[in-house]
Amino acid sequence: MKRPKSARWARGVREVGDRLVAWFEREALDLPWRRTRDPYRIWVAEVLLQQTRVEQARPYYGRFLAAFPTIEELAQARREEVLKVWEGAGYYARAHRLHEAAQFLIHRRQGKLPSEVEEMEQLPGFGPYTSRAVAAIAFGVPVVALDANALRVLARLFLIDPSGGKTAPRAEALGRQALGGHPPRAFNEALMELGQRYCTARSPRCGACPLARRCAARQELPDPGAFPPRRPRPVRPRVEAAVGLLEREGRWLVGQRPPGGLLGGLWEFPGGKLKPGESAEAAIIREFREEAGLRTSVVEHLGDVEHDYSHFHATLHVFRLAGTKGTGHPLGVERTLRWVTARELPALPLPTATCKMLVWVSPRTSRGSGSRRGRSSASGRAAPARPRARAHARTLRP
DNA sequence: GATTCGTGGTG
DNA sequence: TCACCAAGAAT
Repeated sequence: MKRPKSARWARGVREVGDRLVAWFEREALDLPWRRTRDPYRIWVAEVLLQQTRVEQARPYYGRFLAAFPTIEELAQARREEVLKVWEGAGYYARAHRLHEAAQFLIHRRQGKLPSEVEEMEQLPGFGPYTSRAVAAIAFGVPVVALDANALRVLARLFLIDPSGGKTAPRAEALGRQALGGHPPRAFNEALMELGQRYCTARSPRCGACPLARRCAARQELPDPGAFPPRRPRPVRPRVEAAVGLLEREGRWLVGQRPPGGLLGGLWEFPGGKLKPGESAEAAIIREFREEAGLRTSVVEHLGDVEHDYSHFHATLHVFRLAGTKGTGHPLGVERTLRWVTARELPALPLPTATCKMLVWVSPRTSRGSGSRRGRSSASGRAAPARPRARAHARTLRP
């Protein structure tokens, strides 16, 4: 049972929009994707920024557009080239979909993005947020793009009742009222930037917020930062896996991960998860037999790499292997395997965890290799032949 | 609605 | 230190 809001309430909503846009016009950050009106560039920025902080996305933006300045050049690129530029950014399905959508637009839409939300939502990688963000920012369509920031800011400003799961539609309706006749680009970017800089998830800086006096949560709640209530996140399970580095005639065996899943399309050293009760050594011998049809033996335990993925934490036990027989082709497994030189390796798109292992594959130099073969003790007292990976070791990303 | 998709910064 | 979280989408 809801009664019509009063005219006074509606005026308050519009004033929030006025103050928000006024603040943004005074203090907006100078971000690279705000220096263009090219829909393609705005699209690329929005995809890069999905679940990604501004400072992490920033270098990729320039790099990506230098490599693929237009939709057509992106569409004509090979998928692996796109993934290589995306390397390290995470959520690699974004790169696949960006590339796929570019090819669709070239072939079916004369290389032009549609300006309507409903049409954009049909494109790969365009969800509710990205479609509205590109529509508003690139085409001036008066819609509200609800990312996590905008949703949180609107929920707090208007103290939207979190029960019943109607927060998003209510936030969108209120946002649309607050938008009024303001430029959709400024309004939407303002909403997100306020959430990024002041109305943060955990400890909002209400004391410095330009909308504090208009904020219902600030006025009525003892702890606005606790609103809206957050769902507890599932705990990340711990996974143990073994990885094998096998060199033959100056080339290393690498496999390409299937598209669509974790790290889709990226290349890595073969390996796999330990089975219950299985040792890492046994696991890596088994994996090479199953995945590559190779009989191998462990030469050396090079070290362990700790790495966090989106929804689990992994310990990767890395071994140098020696191969005896076999050509290294998969046994019925649809898994692309290749032998590549150490020089070719950095040209492939590699996961961050694999980059951490490149210290063990550095090209042979006359002074470096082969001098020491002693086991490196766990205590680290005996100098290891090569650097041991440690948690948070510097990643070599060429 | 709940899961699966990376990575790096931070309080 | 370490759990939390960031300009979400797809299934």
